[in-house]
Amino acid sequence: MQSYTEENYLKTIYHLAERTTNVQTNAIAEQMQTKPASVTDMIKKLADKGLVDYIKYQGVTLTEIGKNTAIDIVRKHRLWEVFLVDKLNFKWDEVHDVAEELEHIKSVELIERLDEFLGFPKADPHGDPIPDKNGRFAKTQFIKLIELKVGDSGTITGVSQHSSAFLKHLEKLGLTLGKQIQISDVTDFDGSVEIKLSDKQVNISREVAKHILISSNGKN
Amino acid sequence: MQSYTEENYLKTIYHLAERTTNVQTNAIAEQMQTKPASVTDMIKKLADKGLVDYIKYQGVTLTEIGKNTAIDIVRKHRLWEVFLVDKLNFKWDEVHDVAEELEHIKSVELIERLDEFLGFPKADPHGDPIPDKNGRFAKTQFIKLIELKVGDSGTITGVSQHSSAFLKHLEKLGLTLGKQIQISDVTDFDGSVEIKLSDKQVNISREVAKHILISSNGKN
DNA sequence: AAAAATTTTTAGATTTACCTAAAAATTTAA
DNA sequence: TTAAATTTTTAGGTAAATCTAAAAATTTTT
Ligand SMILES: [Mn+2]
Ligand SMILES: [Mn+2]
Ligand SMILES: [Mn+2]
Ligand SMILES: [Mn+2]
Repeated sequence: MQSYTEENYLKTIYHLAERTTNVQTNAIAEQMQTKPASVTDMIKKLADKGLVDYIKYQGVTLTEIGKNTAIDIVRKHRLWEVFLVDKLNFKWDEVHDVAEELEHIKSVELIERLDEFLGFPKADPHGDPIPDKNGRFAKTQFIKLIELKVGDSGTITGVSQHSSAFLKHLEKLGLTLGKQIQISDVTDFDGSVEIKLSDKQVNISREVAKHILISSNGKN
Repeated sequence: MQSYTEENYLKTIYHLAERTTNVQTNAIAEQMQTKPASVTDMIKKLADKGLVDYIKYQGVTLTEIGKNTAIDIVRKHRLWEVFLVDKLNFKWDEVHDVAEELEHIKSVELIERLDEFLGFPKADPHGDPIPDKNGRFAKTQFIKLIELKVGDSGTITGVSQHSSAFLKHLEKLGLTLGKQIQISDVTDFDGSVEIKLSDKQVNISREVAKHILISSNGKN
């Protein structure tokens, strides 16, 4: 059984490992809003418990058990987000913080029944995949909107930034999950992207375009 | 903002104060499964925070703020229990432990929306009243089944014991909330009570009869 | 291949919620 | 109204998760 804190470390390491092979102390500290010294302390503890492999100065990797534990927390986080949006009518930019708390409730039965109640959803309100009870989920193949060329089209299926500010901005522009889009222009001056939606045309900055994930319909 | 532990102390003090005027250190310790010395430590802390009034050796009482905080936790506990039973199909004997965790999730918005989602229930699965968002609830006037006389009738509206063993036992006997009952006999030998239900007759021990709460239809 | 910069670890404290053992206060019984 | 029993508090410590400051290792630059 892991503490609330240990669970958060495991989850953070898991997410960082999705981007970099070897997860560094400083990166964990930044993500956890704590100090590198504290991270070193915790890493040692997790290593003692067999949840991470650790060699001094070499960063950490999750063990099989550590990884499964992390995936289970991610599963809970995302299922609760679906609950909040689908059943309690929260907006997609309002759910993350509450889910951060709910993900630590320890009851296998609770999560299985919640999963069933929600109709075994495959993705959370941000398009992130929800692992099943065995920890399995399809590795989704997204393309960043910024990488599309003029004329390319596709469907918005995810976001790689979960801040409320960013999500509210997308909402206002009408760029929500499931929307069909086509790149109509890329501005030379600032790299901003002109996007054609079914009913209107919107312009987004490069920064925004980087964090919108598209499942492509292929090049035009 | 209170810690998880502080919240549990406040709730325990609140529940003990429902039965006794002045809440004693040892009683809190027993309820919290901890030691009296630890209770003294925590009481001092709660007193410093203005959540309890405390005079050495004289027991504790909740302040207005302390009481409101406690009631809010009770509200959350009971709403989550309703959710678990009504929406996730848990049995009434399976919900308490999970609710003990869920009651500490801190989000006013979450609880208001949950309350609405559940249809603003007035009582939890054990018949206990659910405070509204202002902390108000009707003080229910129950009679213990053991206090009824032969011929008296009424409706089962609560239980004063929440252990899984007890609740499962009632379930098996068909003595669930809302059931109409009438006392048909009280055995001289062991004080056990013979109860007439709409479709059958059951016998329960004095011990069981003590913990069933009846809203009486008046004497026969 | 040094020197400089960066990253990571160690050492030593702090805070929170506990604990045990012993002392002090209060309550109950003789 | 003493003595005995019970309750409560104090004193002194432990374990978990943090922190700051300083030392050590690694990486990057010259
Ligand atoms: Mn989230
Ligand atoms: Mn999400
Ligand atoms: Mn309960
Ligand atoms: Mn209940």
